Amino acid sequence: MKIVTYNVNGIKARIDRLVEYLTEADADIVCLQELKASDETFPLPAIEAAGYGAVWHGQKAWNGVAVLARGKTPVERLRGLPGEPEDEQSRYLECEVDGLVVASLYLPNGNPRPGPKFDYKLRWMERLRARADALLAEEVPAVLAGDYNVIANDDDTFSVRAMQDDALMQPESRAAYRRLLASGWTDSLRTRHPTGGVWTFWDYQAGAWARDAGFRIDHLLLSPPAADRLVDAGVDKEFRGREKASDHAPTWVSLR
DNA sequence: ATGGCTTAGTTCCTAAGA
Repeated sequence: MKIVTYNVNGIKARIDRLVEYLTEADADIVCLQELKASDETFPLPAIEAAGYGAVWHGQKAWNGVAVLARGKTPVERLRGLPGEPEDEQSRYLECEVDGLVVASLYLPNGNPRPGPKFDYKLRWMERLRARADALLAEEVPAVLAGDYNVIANDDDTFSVRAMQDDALMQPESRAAYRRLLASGWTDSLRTRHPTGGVWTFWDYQAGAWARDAGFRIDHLLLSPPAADRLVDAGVDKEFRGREKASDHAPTWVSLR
């Protein structure tokens, strides 16, 4: 089965591209981020017409995550990360599909740094770690899929120098990501491409796509029972080059 | 990135993204 994470950067602006992807990509489960749409304006009819059911957690203008499944509606498990009740940003949605736990997450960007946005990012990562620990304790096959906004290694970016002051690759951001891996989660794309140089994001600005100046921030982390079933992982890079593309490319893992 | 796109919304500017 093919599981995808795709930051669409506005689902209303991207709906034609998303339907095209659903039609062509042969995906079983698709986790979406940055819907930039309220619950009421989520384009369910177009997604259903493409053969997918959906659960979504929207928000006006910003954020927003969804889980899509081919031929069925995912069963919701958790909406929002526990630990900060006053947090109203829609960034986490956990579902079950055919015995597999799948979470779509949109980790805070954290810029500018230092500042409250970076502090929020680190707190959010700590909350994610607590939830990830709870999933490990369940000993279920689980996939934490999303836009992590973390460049985990120097070879995960076209230029360390260009990004070194960015919140995406600060030592604190990397350490929090590394703690997830150390607790037992497998970075599926990294496992299949251990020497880096694989990008999932290319900025709209400064000709980044044309000169292949990207970085890897969209990750699919696997619990041990899911990692046992890992077959392959990759990026559907071609979709980044299409008209009206998101600045992220769909990133996937296939499991037995 | 000396910020040169793109999206959304209290829309003809501002905020946010990464």
